Amino acid sequence: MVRKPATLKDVAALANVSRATAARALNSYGYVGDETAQKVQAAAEKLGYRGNRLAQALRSGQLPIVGCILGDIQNPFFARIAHDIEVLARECGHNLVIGSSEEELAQEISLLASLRSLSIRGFIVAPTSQGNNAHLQGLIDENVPLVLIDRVAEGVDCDSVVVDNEGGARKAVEYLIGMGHTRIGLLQDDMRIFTSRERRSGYRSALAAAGIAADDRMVAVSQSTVEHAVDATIRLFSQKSPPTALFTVDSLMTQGALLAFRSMGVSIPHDVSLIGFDDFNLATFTDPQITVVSQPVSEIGRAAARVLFERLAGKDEAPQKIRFETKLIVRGSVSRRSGV
Amino acid sequence: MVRKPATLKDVAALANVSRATAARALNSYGYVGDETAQKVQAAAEKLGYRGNRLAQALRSGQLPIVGCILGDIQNPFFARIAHDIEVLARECGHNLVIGSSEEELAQEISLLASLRSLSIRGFIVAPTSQGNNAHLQGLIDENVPLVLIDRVAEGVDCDSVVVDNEGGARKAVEYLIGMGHTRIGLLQDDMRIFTSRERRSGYRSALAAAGIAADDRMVAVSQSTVEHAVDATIRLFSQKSPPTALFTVDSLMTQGALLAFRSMGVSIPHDVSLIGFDDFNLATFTDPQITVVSQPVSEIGRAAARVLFERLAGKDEAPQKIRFETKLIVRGSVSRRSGV
DNA sequence: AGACGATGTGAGATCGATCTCACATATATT
DNA sequence: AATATATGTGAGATCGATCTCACATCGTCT
Repeated sequence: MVRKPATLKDVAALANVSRATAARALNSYGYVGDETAQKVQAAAEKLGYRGNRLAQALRSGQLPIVGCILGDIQNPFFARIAHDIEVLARECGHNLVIGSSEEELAQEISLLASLRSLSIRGFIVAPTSQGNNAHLQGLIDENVPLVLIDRVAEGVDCDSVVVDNEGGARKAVEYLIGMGHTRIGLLQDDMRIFTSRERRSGYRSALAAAGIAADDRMVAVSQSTVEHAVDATIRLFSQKSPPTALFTVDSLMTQGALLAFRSMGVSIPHDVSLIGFDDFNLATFTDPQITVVSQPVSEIGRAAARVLFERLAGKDEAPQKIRFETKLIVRGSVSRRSGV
Repeated sequence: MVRKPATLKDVAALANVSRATAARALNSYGYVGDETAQKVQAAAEKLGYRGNRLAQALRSGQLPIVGCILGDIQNPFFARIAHDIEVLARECGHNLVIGSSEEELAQEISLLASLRSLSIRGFIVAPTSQGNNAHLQGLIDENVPLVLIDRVAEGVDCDSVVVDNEGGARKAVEYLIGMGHTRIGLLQDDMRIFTSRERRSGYRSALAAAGIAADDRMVAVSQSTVEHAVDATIRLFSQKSPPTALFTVDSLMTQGALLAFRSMGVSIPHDVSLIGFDDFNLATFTDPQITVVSQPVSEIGRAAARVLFERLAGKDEAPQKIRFETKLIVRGSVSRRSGV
């Protein structure tokens, strides 16, 4: 047997009142007689009336859903953020739609278009691309709240939550330099990605400050997956004079580097020192434990959601640009290098 | 400047036709003159008309969204599943709403109610509870497609995708027994959870088949988080005659056990053998690598989504009960025990 | 007594897209 | 020439909830 969900009309009919009166009773606005209100409540109860959020949304123009477009939910960094956003959204009576851009601009654009046609109230996006942000600008033009996370997009003036990528990377590389390293490798992500660029810039400025010449042979570019990072690391360390230390720009790549070193029989920190951006669960499982620059992952999603809901509540001030600090966590994967 | 999205009415006005004709031209049904169709297309293009899926959904009664209620997106097992579902949903022109029950029945119920009032087309749920499934039965009564994953719910007759938990657990414990272990510990999750019960049952039947008496002191119950698992493991191994081998029922608990052993100075596999249910990325990062019973994680989400979309396409056959096999992956965390 | 405000209710419009139906024309068939 | 049939188009209903407005019916105050 297929029951249809009860509508307001059904409730009104059962309570012997008009739809208007039923609506007043259920949403408590306007004048309603006590007795009438009771009748309506009882009828609603009896029919299991739940209201149709779709119809409400059509009328009000907005669905109580926020959209979230991330690079990849499987990346623990984004998973954590998604979780935090979901919790906060629920507290605010909203649901969360999740989409994964898989770091493809085209995918990001099409997802956004698809979600916009749902009259979703606001978005949290980790933009794939630096330029080409007409789709994001479009949101702003139509006054749809948008919060960027992890990355900012050029020319798009809106709220954002990021970390100090450049400073974090610099801290990491300065630490390596302080430990006597001069041939410092960089394993970085696709240059389209904001964090990758910023972290590389921190790497370079630390080298420059120490008077170490930049050397392209010390830099490997890979996609942000464990598998690609393994290959890139092997390539980087198969040169005749390989780096003595490696800085990796995210946790998946750090893990890839670890696997690569193991397969090459390279011992950490004896043969090579390693330091990664973004802490990860199992950084303390390895022997030695991995030294990392950690970012406050648990803050990012919450901050973004908080800002978004402030906007939804009508806050109309200049965009907030939140930027969290990073922290160097020294463990055991970096060794002092004396002379060459 | 705040632009409003263009409506069909706007397009019709610009093209100098009625709304009905505009709709026909854009959705290509019924008779439309060639010239008229062109005009409408051009007008739609010019206004950037995108259609309002909310209005369409109100009329058709269904929003092109599928809902997904999982235990926790942060668990890599669920993250993987969510990702696979999202990809398949997108291919089918649907979006994905994600909710986390946090293993609380009340949360699961309220989330489901909230999503149902959105007229969402179908659901994929990992049910928290065994009994008390009126909320799930309610979906079936109203003919809303439902696919259960990872767990089944008593008395709810619908599609499901699970793995052979009992068989997998038995394989693991039989392997330990074959390696000469008799004092085999079990680190398990909350008994409310289906997989936890099934895996314990496999553990017990393997012991029974080998004539080993069940011993409650060999069993520790914990929540499925790394932190709780650490504590539970420490308790379990602080007894005067602790187990010589441990079977953990999920990957987070395996990781917790690893950390606990490290902090207790217990060496694997020399002092204690370890085998976990569910493979995880970093099982091969440790030394030794961890022996596990793996489940085909990449199949589960895809299978569930495929079944769901078949239902949405109108398939009306008996519920499919898909059950994947597990595989014992022998690595280095179990050692042979000769005598006691 | 007449007027005014407070209280309670229902009819109907609205949100945007779609679909049925009726009404046109044009072409084909007997 | 008369009737079918094909082809185009628009008016209006519909989905469900909400809101405005008009219309009641009270009581209260001058």
